Amino acid sequence: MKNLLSVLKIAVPNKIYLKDPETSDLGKRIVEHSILLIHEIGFDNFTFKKLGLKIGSNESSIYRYFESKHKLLLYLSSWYWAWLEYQLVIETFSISAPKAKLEKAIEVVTKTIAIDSDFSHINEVILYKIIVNESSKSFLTKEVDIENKEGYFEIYKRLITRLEKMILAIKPNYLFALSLASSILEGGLHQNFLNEHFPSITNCKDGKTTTSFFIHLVENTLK
Amino acid sequence: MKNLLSVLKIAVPNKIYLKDPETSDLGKRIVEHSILLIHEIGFDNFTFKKLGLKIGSNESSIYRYFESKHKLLLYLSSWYWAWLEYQLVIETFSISAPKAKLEKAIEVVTKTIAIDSDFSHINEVILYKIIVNESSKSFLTKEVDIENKEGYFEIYKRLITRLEKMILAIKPNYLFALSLASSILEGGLHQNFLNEHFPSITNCKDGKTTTSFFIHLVENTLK
DNA sequence: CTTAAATGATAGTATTACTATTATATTTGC
DNA sequence: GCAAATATAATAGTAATACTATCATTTAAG
Repeated sequence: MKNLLSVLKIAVPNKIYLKDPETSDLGKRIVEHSILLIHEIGFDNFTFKKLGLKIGSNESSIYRYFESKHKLLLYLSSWYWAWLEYQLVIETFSISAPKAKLEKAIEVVTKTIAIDSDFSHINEVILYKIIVNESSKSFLTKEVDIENKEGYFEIYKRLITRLEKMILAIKPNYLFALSLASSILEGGLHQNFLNEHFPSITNCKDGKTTTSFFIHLVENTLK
Repeated sequence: MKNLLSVLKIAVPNKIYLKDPETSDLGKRIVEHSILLIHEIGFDNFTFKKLGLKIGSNESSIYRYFESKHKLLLYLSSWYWAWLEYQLVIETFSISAPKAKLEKAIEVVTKTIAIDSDFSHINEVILYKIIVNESSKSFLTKEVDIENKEGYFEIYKRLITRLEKMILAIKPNYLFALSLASSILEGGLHQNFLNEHFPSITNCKDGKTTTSFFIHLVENTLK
């Protein structure tokens, strides 16, 4: 199933980049190693200069692909959401029972990614860690409203409306399907963040998974 | 009730600041106007130089109170959580029925702050907006684990364990009381963020409040 | 094999996030 | 009321950041 991606390409809104990094070797190396470097030193300490050094390329060349490191983070986030959307669709496609479908969906979006599907230069395990630790910074800015209008968050929002539909399939008159969907997605990341940095304020550890927390939560809410 | 604060002082972990801003006029002006300026231009664009200009003081003087703008954000966040904890305690203190108690607690921690209690130089309405839009940046850093060990997040964590206790008072065998508590707190902020910037992926708008979403969610989960 | 496109190298700029030093107010303790 | 201590202000300086601009070189495409 997953190797479908060998013929498919993860599509990121093209306004995010100046030049599509998928179209060249350098572009791919930029994306590949930016993930590793951001994971290593954190997004705040990450610079194009350091990345250039790491990939044996030039700062100015990287700027030809992304106009800023913020845009690069938007790219990585969008790529992840697109990848997750793809996982969500193939994993739930054949399930027709609404409850089982939503359950699978929750599993897909809340589980910690631990296996690199390895179909590309992108390491999804490390990327997932960046999403947990850094992705909020892509929208916690003064420019968020402008960038939202420009369509930079389309995939993320579409993912949430997909979840919404699955929720409404179970309980059509539920008034908070969107809020529940967005809570599952962001909340899932947050619980995994807590597990990593603030284990004293989460139960999602020691065998009790974030997924089981949300499945229980959602099941009861939609009863 | 609220004017109790005229004799009480909001206590922030003292490692956060170099010199307690509550002990001087300049310190108070720093805190007061940092809130206004961060709200105005965003935390990323905020600098001590700009703040100095705004309060007619000098950059170097501000550095005597806070060693970095990051520490200032930690201070503001801690102050807010301490303030919220106080609200939580006084508002729920006299309620003995567990369900009503938790319901009130959810209301306190998820409602959008719209009235400045006006007992100090701190504008809680604006501060709340900063918490919604910027506070995650206080822990989304590479230094989070060190700073956590230093105790910078104590109040936040205590708030969550307070909620946890109220949850367990209703359902003692519930396995995810901490996760539910942290989800209420962060989720509440997030829904209010969405309401402001991504209204298409939340239902917490048009009269339907974040509070009612979470009360419904929690009530069903603990049934 | 020419030309265009991609990449690299170098330099430069304004700003940031500070530190250090010295000068000037202001407060307080006697 | 005054000296000493403390707080604040002013100025300068630094390394790094987040870029932009220009020009040279390499590579790829027709």
